[in-house]
Amino acid sequence: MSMQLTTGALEGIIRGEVVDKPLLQVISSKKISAASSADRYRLLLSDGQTSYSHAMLATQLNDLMETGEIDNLCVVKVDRYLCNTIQGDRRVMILLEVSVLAKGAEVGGRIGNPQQYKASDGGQSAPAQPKSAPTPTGNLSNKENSNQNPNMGNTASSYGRFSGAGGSTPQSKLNTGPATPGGSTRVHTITSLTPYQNRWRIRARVTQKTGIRTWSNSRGEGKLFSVNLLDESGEIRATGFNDAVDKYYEMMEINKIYYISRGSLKTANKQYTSIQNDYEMSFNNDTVIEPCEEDVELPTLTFDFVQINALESKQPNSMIDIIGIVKTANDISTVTGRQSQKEIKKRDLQLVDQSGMVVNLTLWGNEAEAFDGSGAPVIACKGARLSDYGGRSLSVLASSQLMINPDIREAHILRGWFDREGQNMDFSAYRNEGGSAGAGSSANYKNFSSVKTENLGHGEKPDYFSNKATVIFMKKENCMYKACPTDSCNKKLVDQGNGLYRCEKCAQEFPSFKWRMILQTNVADYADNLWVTCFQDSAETLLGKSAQELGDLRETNEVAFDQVFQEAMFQSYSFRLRCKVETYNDESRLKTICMAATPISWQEYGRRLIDEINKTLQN
DNA sequence: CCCCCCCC
Repeated sequence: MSMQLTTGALEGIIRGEVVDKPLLQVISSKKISAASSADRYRLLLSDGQTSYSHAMLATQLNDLMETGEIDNLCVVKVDRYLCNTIQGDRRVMILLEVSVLAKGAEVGGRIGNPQQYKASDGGQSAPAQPKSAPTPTGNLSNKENSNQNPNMGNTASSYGRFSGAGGSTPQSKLNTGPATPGGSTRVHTITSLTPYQNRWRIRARVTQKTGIRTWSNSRGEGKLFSVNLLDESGEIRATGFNDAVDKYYEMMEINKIYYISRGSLKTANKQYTSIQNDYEMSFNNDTVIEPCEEDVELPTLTFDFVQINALESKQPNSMIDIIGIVKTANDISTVTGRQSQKEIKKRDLQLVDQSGMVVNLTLWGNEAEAFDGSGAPVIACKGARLSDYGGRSLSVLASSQLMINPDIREAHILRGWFDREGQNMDFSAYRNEGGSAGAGSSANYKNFSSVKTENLGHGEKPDYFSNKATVIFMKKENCMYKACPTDSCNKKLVDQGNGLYRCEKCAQEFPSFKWRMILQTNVADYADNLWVTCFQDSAETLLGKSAQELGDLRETNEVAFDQVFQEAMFQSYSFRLRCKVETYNDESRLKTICMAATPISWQEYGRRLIDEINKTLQN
């Protein structure tokens, strides 16, 4: 049988070029057995000119080896592949989708006279150059014949599920597209981009695009938008500032494919993205972006999903990809932004997956309003923000990509699992603080020494944390005051000396008052101690008396009053604390407010210690 | 050059 291979394909692939569905011969294969994971098959491939042994079959295609579909000397069409760099500079080709066009017996021998691949000097040498444009094979009759040949009925068409090409004919021309003015015509992969090289051109799909946003800060002001770009090698985030917004915002559309050259690359700040790339791109004045008019196949979106039970091991405030079933959806509610003072709509969803855990995911604004949780839909979100609130919880940001019932493999698996068994399962939730089982409380435990080492309270916003701690001192002096009796006002009253008290805030005089507390308390854990301010509720908890009772005692029985403080000493609680540096008269100091002091749940505390021990053992 | 994304 006469078969023609895609001459030069292997050199191109190894160099990182995109070679569309090359026809290659499998000269031989080797099974690599591993005790801890699936077997893998290593292939010696040939394009008729070059042979290359650093090629692996993706494990999901192992059955092609095990059924003998791929055998020595067979010819395959590689519908999808990856080429990764490992251990410095070695390039490994991984075959992801393969159609067998002819079995080894039908081919009968090696095609051409392939020479073992040797790394050339960067592809600039004379003999390497012509090879960078593989010659078309155009041998279409083989495929048609093979489909009609009864002996080959189990070939290309049978493995159509591995191929995105459907019935298309094998096209083997290297698809370079239009040339960049003054640039190279070859297409680079996104993963090959670095800041250290500037002559490149990628062909990528826009998988996400933000709106135009403006900023204004001490460094200046401007506008920007971002896109996520994806090719078969990987993804990268790209941002256009100011002029680039005017130039490119309209033309770049989600799901469309573009040639892009001459962007600037810089190190990505992983804190702000779940995109798997060490770099990110910005469009500058030289950047050239052109729509790709050809019909090329590129993946549409990639996720790096984290199972719900694995969120615990992820860094709070990082960005992650999540997929789950919406087990329940809360009603929409409105909250007021702390600094913006704007009203914001939000909706909390409870997501579950096969890990048996549930986690809260918050939608905001329009997404919250539009969301319909009926029928327990699947939600996939790329780039959700992980928080340690309530143990672990998630928030959908403007930069996140939210998909409801996406047509992806993981979603179908989840759907099947949930409909079959998941809907009847009990799910464990991330843990709230100290025994209060309600949904509103939070964990993130820290000891008092980390208040200093982590510089808590030095940020724009206060830091909240929890700790089990013991009261070691309380300042009795000035621990309570006579406050305005009005329900909504706690302002300190001015004693008029005539039995009346004046509230400056309410601009009113009252014959009565209520006792309010501000109790400076020193609390200690195994690591350090900390002064915290306890207001009414937590002070009453620590002292075991109401402010009213205490006020009465102070006026009538000073010994009994002192006794209350004696008894409050060395008691332990679960504290919820809020740290913020405050500045008075040019003097800055850390102020810690007790949000709540609650009895310790020893069960909860024990579990937390076990977790910490386990984490310590893992390190 | 953004990186805010809110609340408990």
